Amino acid sequence: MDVSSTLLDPFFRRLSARDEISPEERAALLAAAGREASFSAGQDIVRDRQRVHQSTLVVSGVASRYELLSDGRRQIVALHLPGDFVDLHSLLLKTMDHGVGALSECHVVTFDHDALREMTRLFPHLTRVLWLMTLLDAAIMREGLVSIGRRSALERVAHLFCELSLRLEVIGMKRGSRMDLPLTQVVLADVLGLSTVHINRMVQELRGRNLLIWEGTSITLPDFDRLAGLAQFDPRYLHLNREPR
Amino acid sequence: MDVSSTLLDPFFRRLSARDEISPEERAALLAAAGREASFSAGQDIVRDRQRVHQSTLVVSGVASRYELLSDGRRQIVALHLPGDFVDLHSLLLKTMDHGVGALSECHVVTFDHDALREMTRLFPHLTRVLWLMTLLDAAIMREGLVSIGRRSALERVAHLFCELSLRLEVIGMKRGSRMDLPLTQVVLADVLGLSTVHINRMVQELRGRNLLIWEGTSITLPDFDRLAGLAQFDPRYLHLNREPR
DNA sequence: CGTAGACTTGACGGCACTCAAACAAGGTGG
DNA sequence: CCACCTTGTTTGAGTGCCGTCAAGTCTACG
Repeated sequence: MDVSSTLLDPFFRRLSARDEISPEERAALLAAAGREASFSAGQDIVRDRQRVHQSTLVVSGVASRYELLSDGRRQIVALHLPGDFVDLHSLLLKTMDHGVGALSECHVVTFDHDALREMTRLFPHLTRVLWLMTLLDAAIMREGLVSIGRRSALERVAHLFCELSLRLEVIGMKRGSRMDLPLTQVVLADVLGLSTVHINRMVQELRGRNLLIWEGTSITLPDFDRLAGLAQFDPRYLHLNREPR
Repeated sequence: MDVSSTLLDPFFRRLSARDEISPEERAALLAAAGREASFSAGQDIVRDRQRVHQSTLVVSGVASRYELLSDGRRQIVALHLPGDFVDLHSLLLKTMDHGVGALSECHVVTFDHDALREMTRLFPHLTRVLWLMTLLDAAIMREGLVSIGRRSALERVAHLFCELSLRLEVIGMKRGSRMDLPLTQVVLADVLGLSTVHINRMVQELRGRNLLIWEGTSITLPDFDRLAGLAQFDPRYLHLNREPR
């Protein structure tokens, strides 16, 4: 109930990149913030089939939303960076139809659904902005669908790195052409619908073309424009323009 | 402004399957309804990059949302049946990041964004229900992502037919195990990220196993349970339960 | 120092793609 | 009424992208 304002900084940056947020609205969001919590890498933040009564905002770390098929196949349907709600949709869907896991140590803040629902009564514009956040998630998924459906493996990998680069930039977590992300090739494979082995080959291909430097958690894109060209990356779907919503 | 109530019937059925809609809310929706319009098969209903000032609800026919890559590859990211908004998200995204086309003759009703935005001021619960509709779109896309990413071609085709069957049932357009849909194998291919040739082979495989009868627009699923088993179809993601949202 | 997790490499195989052609059905115009 | 065209479906042959299997390397960590 008295979450430090700086915790929500990445979140406010995400919002402010799309619309103006009034001081009253900021205050309302801060007031609605509930408990802080931490999850270590590999832990589940929300489980599939779970009935949820609060939504979780990532403060630091990276989380993934995923689905499992009965024979072990896994598809990651979203990657979530600081400032992202991992399950804002559960406010209305009530029951999870997929799981959410921490890919790295994750610090989060939760928002009780009661408080959020009350906000939809008192702050119509803020409601629309929260709605917008779920629409951005959907837009990103849409582009992921296009990638997996119609882009080659190499294009998919390139496209994903372009997207992550812009998303990190919005929340002020890009340093020049460098970014810090706790990704593994297994995770990439499950995001992009490929095998680990093939992800490895594509990563090497990008390295060979001097389009990617990736050592541990440090990722550098030396020539974003060429990478974007290769991927047919068009950032319109991120809707990075501030206007009344 | 005086749209016949029956036009919105499939829409109200979709809503009522998830929550109770009060008479006042129904009236508000009817009052917000704008012009009727028709599109013939193949026509664009909304164009990519377009700035939109109203949202379009399908009354009859089937529409698709799609993205094109520069070299002609197409990915359909959603199929829309009667009662679906094809671009409710444009209320907040403002600009289209993909196109919407009519797959068959489509009759639609439009809702001005001004009217919808006003509704978000006056009817918080109705706002949440509309929000929910966009979340259902996202849930369906999520499952599409899992299909394309991790399911085999045969499983994908089976899964899609299972989904369409349930969605048609909700709006009262299923007759026993039979349904009427203006789909072609080219469309299926672009929905499922496959080639037409391979779609054809999978359709024949399903026919051979007596799981699918498909002649023109008439589609019958003689053994839904076996088809669902093959596809690992789990309808939870459609959130077909009526509860307060 | 041993083990676990992540990355890398090679050989092989198969699912799905491309190319190409034929067939069916419905619509159109001469 | 019948050529003719268009759209959709079907089939076959050949290919290739990507998956599977298997092993080996490297680093971090207990």
